[in-house]
Amino acid sequence: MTQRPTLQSVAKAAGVSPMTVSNAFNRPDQCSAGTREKVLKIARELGYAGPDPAARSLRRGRTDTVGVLLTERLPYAFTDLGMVAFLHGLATALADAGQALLLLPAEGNAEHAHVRNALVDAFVLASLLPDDPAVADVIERRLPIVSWGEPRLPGVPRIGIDNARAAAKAARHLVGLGHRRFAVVTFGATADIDDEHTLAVRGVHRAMAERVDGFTRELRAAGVTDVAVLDATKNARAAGAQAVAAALENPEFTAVFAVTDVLALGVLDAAARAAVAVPAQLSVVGFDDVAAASSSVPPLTTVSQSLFEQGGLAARAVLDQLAGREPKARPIRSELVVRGSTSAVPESQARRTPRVR
Amino acid sequence: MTQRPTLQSVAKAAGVSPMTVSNAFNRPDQCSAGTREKVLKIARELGYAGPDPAARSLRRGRTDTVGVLLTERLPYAFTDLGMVAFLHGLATALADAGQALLLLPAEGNAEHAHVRNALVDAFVLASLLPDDPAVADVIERRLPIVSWGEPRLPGVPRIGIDNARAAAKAARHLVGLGHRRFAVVTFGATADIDDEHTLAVRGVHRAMAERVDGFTRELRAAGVTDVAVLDATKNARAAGAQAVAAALENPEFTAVFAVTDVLALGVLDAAARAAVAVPAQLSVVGFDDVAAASSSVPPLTTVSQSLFEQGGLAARAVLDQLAGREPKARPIRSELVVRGSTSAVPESQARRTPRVR
DNA sequence: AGCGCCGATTGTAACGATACAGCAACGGTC
DNA sequence: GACCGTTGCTGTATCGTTACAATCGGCGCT
Repeated sequence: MTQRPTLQSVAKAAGVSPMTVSNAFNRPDQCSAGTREKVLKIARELGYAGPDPAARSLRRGRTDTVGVLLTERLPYAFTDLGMVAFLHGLATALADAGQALLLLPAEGNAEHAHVRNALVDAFVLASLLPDDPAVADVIERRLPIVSWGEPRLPGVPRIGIDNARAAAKAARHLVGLGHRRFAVVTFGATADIDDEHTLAVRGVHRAMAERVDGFTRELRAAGVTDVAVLDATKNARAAGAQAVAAALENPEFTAVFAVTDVLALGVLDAAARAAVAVPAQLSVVGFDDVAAASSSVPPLTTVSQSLFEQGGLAARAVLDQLAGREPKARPIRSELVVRGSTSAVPESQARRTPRVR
Repeated sequence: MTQRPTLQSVAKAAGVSPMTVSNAFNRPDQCSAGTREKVLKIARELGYAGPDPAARSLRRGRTDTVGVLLTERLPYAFTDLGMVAFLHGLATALADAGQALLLLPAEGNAEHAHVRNALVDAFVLASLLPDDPAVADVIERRLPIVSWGEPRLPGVPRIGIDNARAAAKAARHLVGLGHRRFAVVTFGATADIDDEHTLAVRGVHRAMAERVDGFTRELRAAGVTDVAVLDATKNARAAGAQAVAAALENPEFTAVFAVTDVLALGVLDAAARAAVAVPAQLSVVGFDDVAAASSSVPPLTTVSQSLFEQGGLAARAVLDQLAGREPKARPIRSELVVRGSTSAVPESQARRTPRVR
């Protein structure tokens, strides 16, 4: 078996210096077309695979790669449509800047080494637990960091919306439609630590709590206190359906706010099953505005937080830091997108619950 | 500004050899607890971030990372639920083996360098065009390769189902239910090359053509030739709806086979809009069995090809090659999952189209 | 002819770790 | 007490590039 040829060996075979070979591969303009072609031809003949990226990275001191640390177990990340949208935006913006994206599981099983060995120039933390050991590992690497949602670390730019304020918009919308009796569907609120899935959930828990808070606070400001909180076991469509199924038998509310589109879609499923018409009998509002929200039946009214755009912003914050620029904090808009799952409170219901003055 | 400390400098400060520092970080068992702690303490004091991954990779000759090359423009990859499911399986299996996953756009804009510089030990090609220039770049790297779906390269293990045979199962199912007049919804069949999106599409085109072929061939074997082929502009829910919308005004068929779940969901949307009851008036079959297929209304009957599992198989094929083992080809099952979107042909329709004998 | 300049090319010294072989000290065994 | 296997540590060579400064022709200008 022959040794894998190196840049040196190509140089020798071509009768030029190693630098010329390097130039031929990396800087066509620094090199006459003639020698360049000659070098490339010899390289091909020797079966040279091109400059070794590891050696190049060592020498240049950078990898042109950004690592993104995903919640605990990778599975969860891909199951979550919101996360996928964020990654989509992140990957796109990074690709345009010539950076590749390395997916890192925030382990939970391996020997703790993934973050330590990651060939990256910077990290993006995507909805992690503040006390996840992987976060400590990342900090130890002393590379630029950007955090999305959680955790909030001093000196680390964070991309994320004001969950409470955004949820309040949903409340205003529903109150404006005349609703006075509500249910909120959240998840992970009552979760235990010993469940494996729960660990992944805890990282996003804070955001969910903020949404519930913002929603109920706004209701209270409008004089409404009739809010039932339903806790789903996890952020999944079926779990959302399950959470409201019982309550839909004999609904004590005319509107539901789900802290996640995925949950809201589950609520739609449950309503369909229970023959509760949406929005005629029940209004439903979600949160995130994932792609599936616009094609559900009926299309979901939801709080849009432009996850794709947030991925792009995270990318820019990373690139700013890599370029030595101060990452400038741009506010992230969130807005209510009114579609077909909400309407004015039904007449019969309105009579049963007189307006507050 | 101080220089970033190196392993050497830590060794000097601790009064030990560099190897001892290396051992302290990487091989706790090769090192007495005492010295280990001393070394780590000094490292912390100096602000040492741990062994440099680039240097380590150069020396060890591996990166513990697998690169996955995605269709043309990254955006498409994340929009495609099937692709996400595959990546999910791939990432999970690789993570369990201690490998990270590097996402590489098969560019289309950048200066051609992404693949060349990728810090990886192997590549996975995910539904690429056989003539994508990036494929040539990958081959040039002379690293282990696994291909998913397309392209088919000599000597490269390929993960993928037999699309024609799988689609035939859908045909058999529908014929068995008494259907005799069909529509097939596909995409990209008539696409032009000058559209940017189309380029991405062409890579999966072959698979789609195989599905259409397998479906119609099976029908013909059953003596059925009444098949309308509808071409969607792209693999998206809305496009699927649009493709059948006109035909649903006055349907000439009782069953629709969509080459993709995403398209099939669009067909469901269109049917709902046109007040065509599924499955009472129209049966719909999809392909892929993405997560959304089981929670649609009605739940979609579809050809399941366990994309998640295929990701795992791709990972195993990669790991086999990295370990010097011959990757063993395992057959990938595809099976029809009958859910709620198909039923026997409606009586009125059955009369209109007498059975072939 | 002499001068300065520019683009192409070269030589050498890192970049920061780990593999490998070797060595000293230490107990336990006969 | 000689022998031997472990354990814990050390020295050095090397992984394959690229940065940097220096060099070398050739060519247009004066």
